[in-house]
Amino acid sequence: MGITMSHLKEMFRERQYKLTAQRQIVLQAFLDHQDEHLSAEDVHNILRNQSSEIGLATVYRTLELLSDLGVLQKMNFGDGRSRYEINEASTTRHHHHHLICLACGKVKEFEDDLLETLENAVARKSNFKIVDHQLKFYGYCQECQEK
Amino acid sequence: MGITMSHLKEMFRERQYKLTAQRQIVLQAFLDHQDEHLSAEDVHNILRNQSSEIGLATVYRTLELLSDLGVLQKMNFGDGRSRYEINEASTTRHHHHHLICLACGKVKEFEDDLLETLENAVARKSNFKIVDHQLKFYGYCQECQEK
DNA sequence: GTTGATGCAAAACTTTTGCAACACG
DNA sequence: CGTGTTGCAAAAGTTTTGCATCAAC
Repeated sequence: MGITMSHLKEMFRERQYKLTAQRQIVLQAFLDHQDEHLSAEDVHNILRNQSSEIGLATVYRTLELLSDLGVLQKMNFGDGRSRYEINEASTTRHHHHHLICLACGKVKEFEDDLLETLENAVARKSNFKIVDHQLKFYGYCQECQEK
Repeated sequence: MGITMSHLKEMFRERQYKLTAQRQIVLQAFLDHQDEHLSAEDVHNILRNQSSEIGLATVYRTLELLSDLGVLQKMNFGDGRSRYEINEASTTRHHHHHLICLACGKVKEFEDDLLETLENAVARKSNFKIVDHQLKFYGYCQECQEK
């Protein structure tokens, strides 16, 4: 069970942010493109293509807002721009991680819940209060291995 | 046992790269600043401050070269620039990971060798040939917790 | 009505690139 | 000496910002 538009409305009311059309369609773009790691420009293009006009600066501002709220998670796959995806950690404890192909750059998802115990161990030893983690594997995807 | 300047010279000879003064002082900067996550500009400043003149473009080109060789590892902590550190994985199997404070942005290192088994499991299930991994924990450092 | 949000264009940054001069092997 | 490397300045790309206009509450 991920986040929904109603969740967003509630969060915004609580914090007295204005619920604008732009903010809703940005979240909707992520709901329509689950597990796709969209960049700011991706979101801008998606919205323009469905005739939902929005300024690129507003996209950036909204992505930052949604990240601060924990709705989105900002990530970096080394392609020179930030990418975002819905932060499942905000509603469930269901984590997934990323396999990044060093040859073609493709990013594949990987399900995992095995890091809980490690996280607890790290928290105890380091005196950090840990709230999230992010794990990336680098390697070569099957297709690139065959070449 | 990490990489040394002799290692670098040998690697360069093998691959017929030229061993320029600039390439040596860039590596030296990392040897002099272990576990510091330097950005291109950091390296540029460090070298300028010790009167080792070098162009910023050359720093970028050298960082890319050393990353391709596996000597450095490129990373991103969300501050809008790439950061690099000596890639211990190239000489030993001794990994370390990062604890990033969401309040003050400070990055702390964390020792770990526990991910080997997970890496193997992931490799088997995903058909990826995994060569490296990177793990980040997000949370609040002790100082920021006390505020 | 107020106040925060948007859109545009300009600005700020980081990173890349073209090209003449240079220096390693 | 030849070819790869450097330095500079310009270009490219992403992200941020100032400000007038607009719209949510």
